[in-house]
Amino acid sequence: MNIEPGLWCREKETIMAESMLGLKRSHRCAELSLANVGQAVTVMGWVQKSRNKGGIIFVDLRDRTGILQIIFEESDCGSESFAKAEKLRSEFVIAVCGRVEARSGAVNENLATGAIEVRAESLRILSESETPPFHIEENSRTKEELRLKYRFLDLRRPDLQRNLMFRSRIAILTRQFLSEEGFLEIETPTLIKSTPEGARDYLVPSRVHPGSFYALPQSPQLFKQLLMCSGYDRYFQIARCYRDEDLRADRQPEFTQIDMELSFVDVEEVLDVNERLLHRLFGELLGVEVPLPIPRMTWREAMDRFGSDKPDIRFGMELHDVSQVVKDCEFAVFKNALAAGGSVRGINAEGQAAMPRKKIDALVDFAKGYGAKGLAYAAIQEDGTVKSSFAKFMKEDEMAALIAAMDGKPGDLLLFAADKNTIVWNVLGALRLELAKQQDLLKKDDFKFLWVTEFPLLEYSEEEGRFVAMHHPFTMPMDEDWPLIDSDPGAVRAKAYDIVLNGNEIGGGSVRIHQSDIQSKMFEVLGFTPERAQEQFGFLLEAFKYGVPPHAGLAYGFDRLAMVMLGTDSIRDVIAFPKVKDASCLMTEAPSPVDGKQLEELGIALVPQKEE
RNA sequence: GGCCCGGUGGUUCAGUUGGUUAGAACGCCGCCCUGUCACGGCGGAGGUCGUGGGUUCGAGUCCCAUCCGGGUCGCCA
Repeated sequence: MNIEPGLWCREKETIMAESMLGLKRSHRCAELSLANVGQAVTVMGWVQKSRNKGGIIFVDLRDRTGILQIIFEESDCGSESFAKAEKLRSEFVIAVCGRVEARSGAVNENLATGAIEVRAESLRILSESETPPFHIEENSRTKEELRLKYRFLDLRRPDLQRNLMFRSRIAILTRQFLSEEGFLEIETPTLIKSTPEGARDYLVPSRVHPGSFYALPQSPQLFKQLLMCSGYDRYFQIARCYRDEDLRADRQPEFTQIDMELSFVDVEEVLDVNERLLHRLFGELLGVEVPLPIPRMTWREAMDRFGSDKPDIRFGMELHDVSQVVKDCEFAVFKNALAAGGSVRGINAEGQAAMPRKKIDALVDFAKGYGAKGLAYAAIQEDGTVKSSFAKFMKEDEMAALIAAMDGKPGDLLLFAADKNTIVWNVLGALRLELAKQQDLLKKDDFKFLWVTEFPLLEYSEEEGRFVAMHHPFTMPMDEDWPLIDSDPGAVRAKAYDIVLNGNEIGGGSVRIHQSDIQSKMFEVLGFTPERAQEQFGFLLEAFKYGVPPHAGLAYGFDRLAMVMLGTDSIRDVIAFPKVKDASCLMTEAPSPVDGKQLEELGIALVPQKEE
């Protein structure tokens, strides 16, 4: 065998990992300060960096608390330890016994422990390390692909460690608060019955029942309602949930909910306890005082004013419905939209009249991505003249009225969408956010909460040609709207609410139906035959026969909450082992094909994938 | 499923209208250095440009396909 001389030497000198027998860590790195000067300590961690000056070696030792400088001099630690110290490389795991001292050299202002150091008296190398594929450092610029493949190394980085430590504090404080409020923490199954309503389920084959499958829960919904039936009148769980849908920057196939349910309550009690929970979390963990009560807005108002059911209210740029103002004009786009029962709405991008044509065209393309056929605009120049894509179709007084309706001033850019309401909202809601981003109006440390209430109970699905539940089939309709369920189902509002923070839906919930007649009617409206309702939800309907308390609940997207609190751009930054866009794990390479024998045992045969 | 962006030593990037031997910084390896902390000095190794095909005298660069990653629309009761 041909061994390069250099390799051979290195190999020979390799130090076997030493035992930590007889040693006990006394402190974490950054737990030491000037108050510990003079103390004998034992610290353990990873070598961040070694600076060998010849007769003196400085080692930056890292653990999850931070970095501590160790100083090695042969006169203190002896020749054996000094020789070992000379061999230290990045990411070696070491144990150092020594004494804390105030630095005799310059203090390092950039380091929390910059005023002290530990003078090593002995060193053990607990584990060596190969050179890592990327540098373990804060604000890594390394491609995420590589970092995810080596997630165990990525997780050593201080920013991720801070995120996960913060996440842990949210969980612990939530448990503490809810416990104080009389909630019980109860686990529910994760091998459950599949219910094809809503998101796609992840399926788990049953070996004992070939051809039958469990589903992984999209939420503990039905079980927490059963717990209410069973008398555990306040329940919570930090629950893992699964949805087999495409990923996003704020969406993972497997995610965590802070899930709760309460008996003998209506909307007010749920909102109250959650406002106090949020107040506590943001106060204790971020030092942010959440003003209570959190403002509320109905779904309809949110759509009309912000074009979104999760409006970001950190900035204005609200939508204006100008349908009435333009109803007589000759601009075909407006006219046709109104004739088809739609609306014309606009937003005022104040001070943006000078936006170059190219940028406006980009906004038009942006709008088309959200279903708009186009975007009409009018730029009010400083001299009061109007540059507009549709002025030639408008009389002068019509344009003046339109500008007045938009509160347009010289220097403003007015943007209009005309279509079905759902499209107009969608387009302008997205456009409003895009403009805010471009103008840097979104401050991450500005936290604006909002309850969005009175969601529609049902929404019409073009794809299925019927009404589907907007929230889920167990959501209580608003009492005053219930009589409309046959004549105008789309107009019935629900006792459903979302908690929105800076344009993120961080949680949502509802009062649940607890009367069997209303529940039966709901199933009927949703197109369930009584048989199918019985087949899928029989256990719940059965339970409801035996005395069910009125109940309501709410669930937070825990990951999303952590993400917004920490100000990160991706949900992956607050999840230890996240999956990538196609729902696979780059580190473990899950999912993966399985042995034919495993499939056979499950009674599963694979169908060859269709060719193009 | 659609659209957009990216892939060049270990890492992050540069690479001109297609033109000799593909550069830099950091990292890595060796030697030296007793107050460094973005340590310093000297020397060195390391890439065939995601993959496949095509155009061309000549491709990192142009074209096609494909893989991987990111964003987004659809989807997510």
